[in-house]
Amino acid sequence: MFSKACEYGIKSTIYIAEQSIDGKRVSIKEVTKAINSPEAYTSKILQQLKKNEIISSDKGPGGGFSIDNITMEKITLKDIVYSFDGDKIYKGCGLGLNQCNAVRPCPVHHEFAIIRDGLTRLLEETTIKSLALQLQGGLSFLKA
Amino acid sequence: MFSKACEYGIKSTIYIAEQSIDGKRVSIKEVTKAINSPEAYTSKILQQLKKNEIISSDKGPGGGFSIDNITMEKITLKDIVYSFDGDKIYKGCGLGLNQCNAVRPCPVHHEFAIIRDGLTRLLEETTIKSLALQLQGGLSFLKA
DNA sequence: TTATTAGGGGACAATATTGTCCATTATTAT
DNA sequence: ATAATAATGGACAATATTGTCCCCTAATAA
Ligand code: FES
Ligand code: FES
Repeated sequence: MFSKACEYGIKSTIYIAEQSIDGKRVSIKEVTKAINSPEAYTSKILQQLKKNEIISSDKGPGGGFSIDNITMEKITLKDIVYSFDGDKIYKGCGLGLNQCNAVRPCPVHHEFAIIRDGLTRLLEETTIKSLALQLQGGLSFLKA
Repeated sequence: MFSKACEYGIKSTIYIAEQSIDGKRVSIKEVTKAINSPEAYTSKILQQLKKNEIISSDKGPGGGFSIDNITMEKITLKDIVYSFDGDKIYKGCGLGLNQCNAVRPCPVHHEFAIIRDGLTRLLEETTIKSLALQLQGGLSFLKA
């Protein structure tokens, strides 16, 4: 469904948001521990999230990654997925045709488009803050 | 969504079925022309489809690939997807946790599971024959 | 100013996926 | 039998993705 990079990106962002709600900045080590991911690779992921203005970072002692409250309310899963996997999941053809086109549909277009649009809505409507709050409430988990 | 191999597998199968309805066997070259795919690679795909008893093949002049009528009514998209991509799309966690588990859900589990189950139903219920007939009727297309 | 802390970035390595090449085998028709 | 046809199979190559290593830069505190 999503690339590994995107999965790490989503999980990292949710974790950072959860900690930011408590006013805590987190280091890369804390992130990788929380989401069970390779450290150096996750570091690249976080850099990309920063470039896309999804998270913030501060160097030096007391530094780390964070997300301000306004951003975590504004950013949705769609923004993160778009950063890593582009828009093929929203717009791409399920059978890999150059472009999805209702007037020249592939054999699965009609059925597939419904699923895909449902997924798009979900990703658009789910904010990072809502996911972070669920996590904080012990209603969801970031690793097995 | 699906691997390239799986996409080629689906398209090949639908095309072969369409031709089989007309009693025609098709060669690799015809398949790759119809679905616009690399020939040697598609050849591997067809071998795998054969191993999984989704299509039949016959060597020699007059030979080629085919699907008998009973099989094309029985085989669904799910069978093909399973052959190439396994069951992660049906059972896997959207955020890549080791296993999807409702009692220890990842942050997107509840929303994601609905989408995923819808996709599963779609793949289970769609037969190759139905897709082949649509294609034959000019209602869908295998390449741009 | 210096030691320490923590993110940034470049090069590289491992792995998986996608794709190619070429020789072989089986089948059919002549 | 022989030639032609068409799938089969193995080795290999290209590319994309995932992951690692190591040094650099910035910030803070002592
Ligand atoms: S054309 Fe394939 S999904 Fe729309
Ligand atoms: S636990 Fe992630 S989708 Fe079910």
